[in-house]
Amino acid sequence: MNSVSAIDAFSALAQPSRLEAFRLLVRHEPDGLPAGEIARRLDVPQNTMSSHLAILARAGLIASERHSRSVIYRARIDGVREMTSFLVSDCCGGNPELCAPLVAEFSSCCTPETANAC
Amino acid sequence: MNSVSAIDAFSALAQPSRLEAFRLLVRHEPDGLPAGEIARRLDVPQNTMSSHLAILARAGLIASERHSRSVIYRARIDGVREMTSFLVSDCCGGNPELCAPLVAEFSSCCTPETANAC
DNA sequence: TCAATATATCGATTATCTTGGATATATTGA
DNA sequence: TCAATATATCCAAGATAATCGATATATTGA
Repeated sequence: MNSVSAIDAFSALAQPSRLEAFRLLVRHEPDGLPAGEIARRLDVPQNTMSSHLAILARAGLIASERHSRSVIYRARIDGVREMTSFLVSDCCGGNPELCAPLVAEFSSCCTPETANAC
Repeated sequence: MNSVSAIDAFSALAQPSRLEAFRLLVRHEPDGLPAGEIARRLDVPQNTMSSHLAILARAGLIASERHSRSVIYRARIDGVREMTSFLVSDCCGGNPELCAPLVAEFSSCCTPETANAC
């Protein structure tokens, strides 16, 4: 991750339809959803959503795989990790205690044992 | 955090000068830097940087405090946490194991014990 | 090969963002 | 109060992005 790809990722998420599409795909991990289904659920024209999905994919935030006539999109959680990590990287290196809130958030919310607490 | 404020945060970081300003402030936690110093270090005109800082502040990613003639800006790491948390929230609820990579990243990089490993 | 289905690309219009000169406001010391 | 310093706001030009109708491409079953 570098400045250019970070800009791509933040730009990709800085648009309502794309942000919601990404969050929809996050909720549908690990199965993903076909492009048309995403467009339908978010009530966005098919071609508009197709452009948006292409932007998310170029930014490394979603991945696509053709399944017969459909193209299935999936969220790339790793993309979020890379993006966030880039954002706070030197904070961690120099003053690790400052990132504690981030660790706390993901530790308490995302580990299987404590998931129902969030 | 909701869709609107998430869009504000992502938009704020989706611009080179603002992204670098934020990362500069992250590296200068917890002291912060005066507005003029940020502009100078990133080689951006003072008024342009002032607009950018205002956008980051409105997005909740930085905070300002006047110190005599200077305005000191500081990164709000919590802002990053809120933003990232919003992005993957329902993934955590439904399938917590999918967020494991995020937890792993921050746990291994940002805790005091393992900080030098990153 | 043809029709049906699913998705992607093209292109033009409209809207939004970025930039920085000029200028305003805020604070301090003399 | 005045000059110096630090930051913010205004505004207009240029650049960039969003939207969606029309159309192209890809895949399947008949």
